[in-house]
Amino acid sequence: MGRSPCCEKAHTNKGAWTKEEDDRLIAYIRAHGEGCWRSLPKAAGLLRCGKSCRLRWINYLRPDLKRGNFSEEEDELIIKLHSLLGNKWSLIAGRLPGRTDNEIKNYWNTHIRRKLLNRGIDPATHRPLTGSDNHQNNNITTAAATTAAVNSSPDIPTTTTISFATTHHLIKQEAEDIKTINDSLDRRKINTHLPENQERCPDLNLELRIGPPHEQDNAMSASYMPHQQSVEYHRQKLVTGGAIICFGCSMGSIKNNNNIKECSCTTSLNGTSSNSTGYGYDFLGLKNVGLDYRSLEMK
DNA sequence: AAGCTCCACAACCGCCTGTAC
DNA sequence: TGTACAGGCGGTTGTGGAGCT
Repeated sequence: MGRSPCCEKAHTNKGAWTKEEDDRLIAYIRAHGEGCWRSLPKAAGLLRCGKSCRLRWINYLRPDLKRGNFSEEEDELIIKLHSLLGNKWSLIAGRLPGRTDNEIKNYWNTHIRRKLLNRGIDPATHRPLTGSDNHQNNNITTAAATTAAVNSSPDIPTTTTISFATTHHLIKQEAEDIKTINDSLDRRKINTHLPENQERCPDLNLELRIGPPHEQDNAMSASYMPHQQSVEYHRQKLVTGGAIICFGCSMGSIKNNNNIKECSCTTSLNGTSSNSTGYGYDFLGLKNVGLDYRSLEMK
């Protein structure tokens, strides 16, 4: 038994919205606010799918939308954010007030992709297109390569090399690792991806430790983990150029847990750090090298 | 002027996730 | 614990307009 459709397709309009439909949708949302998209079309007298209404409102009718061309600053910001986040258009849009994920996605595919290609940069990896030779590094973008490529462009001012490019892949790796944990029946087998990451990204010394919930820690660590490692168990240190970032703390999930030992990492949630020498500091206001996901969830 | 191609972007589709029951 | 649902996301498609021949 499949899922029921989100709407009665037989009785819904499709395609471009008319002025009357727009007016109805705007009037309804002004009166009742957003939400409950499934029931909205009927309540508003629209022969549209709820999803369609939501898309129309978010991408086109919302009053706080910034219409018009993207500025050069927005271009560069999108490029940098894309190098960080990949195709996470909603997260990127969260950093560009008045822009929607759909708008940015379209703009990327039509303009920025070409712009990067003209610069000799692969828009997918943010690596220079020249030299498909370096196979070992194909999966991980090096910060130096990316920024050097960007900086080499005549229309881009020279800036200090920062490490945002690596973080993108780091985040992906983290996500994959977390998924791996969730999927794994035997979580004890999860420990580190260090050798692999070192190989894939020689300028990044990545150390990941991911483990089971702490309650299982005592019993399990005695059997298979050295004590020191169990103390560190609740966090993953991402070591980038000497700066130690606690992934757990950056996710805001562990500091207040009484069951675990106080985290001693050098990164704190308020964006300050005792170690200000790490790469990537103050990029886009993300003081932590470790990306605080919550700060990006602005929508 | 007509036909064709390319481009930009609005809109759709299918899948995923979180939540309520 | 499983199921259904609503909302959200990213990829893809459809379409109208601009430019070219």
